[in-house]
Amino acid sequence: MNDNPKRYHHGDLRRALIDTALGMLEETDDWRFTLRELARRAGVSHTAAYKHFPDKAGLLAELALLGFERLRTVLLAARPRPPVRPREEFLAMSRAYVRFGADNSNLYRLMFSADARQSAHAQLKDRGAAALDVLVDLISAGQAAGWLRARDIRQQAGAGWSQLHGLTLLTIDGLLGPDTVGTDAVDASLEILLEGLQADSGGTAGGSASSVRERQP
Amino acid sequence: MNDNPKRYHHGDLRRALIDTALGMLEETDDWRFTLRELARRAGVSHTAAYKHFPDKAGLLAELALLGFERLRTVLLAARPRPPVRPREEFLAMSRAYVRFGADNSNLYRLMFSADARQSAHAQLKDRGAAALDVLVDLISAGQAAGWLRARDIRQQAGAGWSQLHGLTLLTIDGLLGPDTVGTDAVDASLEILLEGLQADSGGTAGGSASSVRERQP
DNA sequence: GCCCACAAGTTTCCCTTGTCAACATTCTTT
DNA sequence: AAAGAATGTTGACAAGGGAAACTTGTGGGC
Repeated sequence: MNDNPKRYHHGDLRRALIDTALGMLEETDDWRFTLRELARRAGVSHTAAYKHFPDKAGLLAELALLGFERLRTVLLAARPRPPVRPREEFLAMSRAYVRFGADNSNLYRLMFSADARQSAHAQLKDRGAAALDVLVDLISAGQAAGWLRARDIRQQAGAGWSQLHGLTLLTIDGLLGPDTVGTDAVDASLEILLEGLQADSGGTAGGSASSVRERQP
Repeated sequence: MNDNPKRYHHGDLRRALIDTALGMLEETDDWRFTLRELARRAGVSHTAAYKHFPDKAGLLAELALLGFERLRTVLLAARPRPPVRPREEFLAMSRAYVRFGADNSNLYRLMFSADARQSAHAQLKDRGAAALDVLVDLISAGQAAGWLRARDIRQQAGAGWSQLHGLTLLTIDGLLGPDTVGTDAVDASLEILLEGLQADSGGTAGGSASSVRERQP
């Protein structure tokens, strides 16, 4: 259908633009790529994109939506298939979250940026909530199993999300280096988060044998 | 000295630019203000800023540095003067952190942005660490008093910082609405964080009488 | 089959912005 | 007081986002 290199109509420019943009996203800081360069790479004139998106913010919003979708997918995929211990599931999902952010740093930042929101606030909130639901479900199950403290689920989800969000962004920014914040800051933080969420937070220091990370200087 | 409205030399243009920029920062999404507009407001030609900053990123970096300084000041000021219970100090400081971010959202985001870092990476990291030190001190004291679990302080600080950072950004983005994440998401998250940090995390649900927030549907 | 409206691209044009270079005006220093 | 360094100003430029007007396929009704 589109094997012929020179056709007036591209065929599926919208998709092509989004794909190309996703590719360019990680090449430059902060989605600073230009619409013109994008068009250049897609092999179309620099205003062609306007037939598919109202403006640059519109394109960015589209990417952001896609980002939330992917995040949700990644989180769902991170749950071990034969359900194991909830603790492991929680950790697996959390690590997947942070890794997603680290691997798609600009996309992740874009997802929460004003630029994207400007053009699709409501939808972004919805998709964000959809991604968050994966976490909520996990917490919900954890509570039902008596593993997590019986507290308002949304509050626990909020705390978890905040922790993951912060962890992800600090990781992206390279601010969680061993000098600043100790080794394995991510796992350590997750451990601390868990201890705040769990029902049976054991005695004093470094209780459970299955601690994510046990390191005392 | 600068009462005369029309002087060739401004007197302290550098300061004036920074002040004006700080003012403009919150007027528009994501430090999108323009150098030219800034110059305009400062009553100066559109290239005058280049005598004081290498480029726009340089100016932004300066603002970011200032932001970290202010954050540190705010955090220090938030500690109750006659030291009260460490728990209260911790909460006071945390709330001050989030409030700082919410009240200076664009500045806060700028502080962690690639645009700012581009021009002063090392310094930014240092000032960030300086601000973080306030938190570290508090944790350190809390540990010494046996109030906090004896764990690697940097790890605890990392967890705390991540939580605060995430909380702040989600708050800024308006994603912590009651519908998504329950009421008083900030306080609830802080409570959960504390329970993860504390040494004596009481039995099951909602133990301590001094709980920040006790709400079960 | 023919025609026309519409969708999808293209060319041109305009305005704003960041930044550079050359020139002007003060301030400082000796 | 005169040189020289600061600090400002004017003018020019390229690049980017976006609007308008024009062109070329496409697809449905007759």
